Amino acid sequence: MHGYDKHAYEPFAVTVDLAVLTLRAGALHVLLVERGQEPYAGRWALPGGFLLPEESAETAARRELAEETGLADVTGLHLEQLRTYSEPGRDPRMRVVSVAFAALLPHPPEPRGGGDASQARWVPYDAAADLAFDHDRILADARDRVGAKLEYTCLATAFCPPEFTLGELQQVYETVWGTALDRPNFRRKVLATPGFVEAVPGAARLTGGRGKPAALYRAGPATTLHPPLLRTPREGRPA
Amino acid sequence: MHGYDKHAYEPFAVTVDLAVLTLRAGALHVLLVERGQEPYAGRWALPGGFLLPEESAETAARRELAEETGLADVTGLHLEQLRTYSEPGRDPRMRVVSVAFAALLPHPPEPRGGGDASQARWVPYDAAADLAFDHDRILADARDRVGAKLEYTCLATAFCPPEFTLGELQQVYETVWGTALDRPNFRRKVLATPGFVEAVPGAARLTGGRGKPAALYRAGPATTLHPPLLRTPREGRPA
DNA sequence: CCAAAAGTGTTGGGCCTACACCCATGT
DNA sequence: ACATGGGTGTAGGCCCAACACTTTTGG
Repeated sequence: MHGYDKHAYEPFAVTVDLAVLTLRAGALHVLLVERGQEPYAGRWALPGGFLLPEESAETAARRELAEETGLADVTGLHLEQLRTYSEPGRDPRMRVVSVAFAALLPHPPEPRGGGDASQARWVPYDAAADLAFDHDRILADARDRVGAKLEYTCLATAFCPPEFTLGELQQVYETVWGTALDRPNFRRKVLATPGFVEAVPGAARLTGGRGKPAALYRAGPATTLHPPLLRTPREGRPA
Repeated sequence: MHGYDKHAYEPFAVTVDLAVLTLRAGALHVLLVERGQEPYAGRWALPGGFLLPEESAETAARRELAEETGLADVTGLHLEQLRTYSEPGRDPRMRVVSVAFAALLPHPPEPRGGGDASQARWVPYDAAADLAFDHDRILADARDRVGAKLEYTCLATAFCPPEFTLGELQQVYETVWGTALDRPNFRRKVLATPGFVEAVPGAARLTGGRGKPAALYRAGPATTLHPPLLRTPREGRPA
């Protein structure tokens, strides 16, 4: 960052890659695109693409998501920088430095292919393997990070629609962590954390078609959880 | 990441910036260099520099640290990627994307200037302001991240020499957090966390010149703390 | 009436804060 | 002897996991 001799540095291509996660039918899903060009043509990959000259990585991430998947202006999209992958050789034909993002969204619209992607699709997390480039690793890092941040931040609400029930919020934890939680205790912990959720007065909704209608909540102003909601699993694994 | 049309992307300069933190005389210090060239000539900045063609960001970070400060092959250097700063305009004369790292080290050797830096120096964290570029922000982000990771990882040992006393480990927490901790309880928490520290049999060392010699410990194999060591401050603020 | 889902109550145990106290060393 | 820092013990309280129980809906 100090010498500006034009020969002192080499230009790199800079890209963004997105691990877009959501919950569908009680299972964690990731948004994948099928590559239309070499290298890795026909293989599945994380959506992403090159930075434009006047874009930050965050801006490029939102643009690429819209272009390649049709998910434009998604309400409630949570974007978070994961880390940057810069190993030489991670792209077989040129030097590419990639800024990876994890993105969470609540209600998943059906994506469509576009841009360089021949098609885009929601894939169950466990079925997403053998991705192009080092995307297997990026995806695994994203899941680890999201799982860890559920413990000590309010991130879980990013998986939920604007108004949600505590049962839905609990399902986020159970699905991402792969553990069952005690409902009464979960409710008390959440409600005891100031600013985590806010009650929507008078509102209620039926969830499973049966049972008592659940009260609705909105995400509160807090961003961190004190104390954290620790991953103390029971044995079972629900849907 | 999908089209390889040579006109579809713009090359960027890619750099690394390092927030190197250590403890000196019970206070958090950061390693700064004085810039020898425009822009920001004469201003203090975080050490850093351009990636070479065959380097990962991690490799470049270690190389730049050695070149600009003389800190080569520092034993126990902990390097951790912070995030990437890519806003257009963060460098006044060209488009630069910078991968920032936080680095922690135990015993701070006296650095020397070198490379593009006219001098390098340890500066108390609170005195490090008005840095070049967006380095104020990077430094603040580094401190936040380190403080948070002390809670739920074994990171604190990265501030300590290979063999350390529990009192020294506690000082790490107290200095970074700016809070006083209860010594008996701190000791029990640390020893109760499997894999956090390992006793060095029979070894002991005097710390303050006076008092009972303290038993020595090594960093253990664990990387995360279960349960976490939460920041529950008492009122005081010690040295 | 039954099943299913939301929500409340309660209890016993464990952890942890706060503090008192003992140990070893230098001056 | 005393100051200084390391290390142990312990009591009270808070937190919380576990589970029983009530409430409200659809079939």
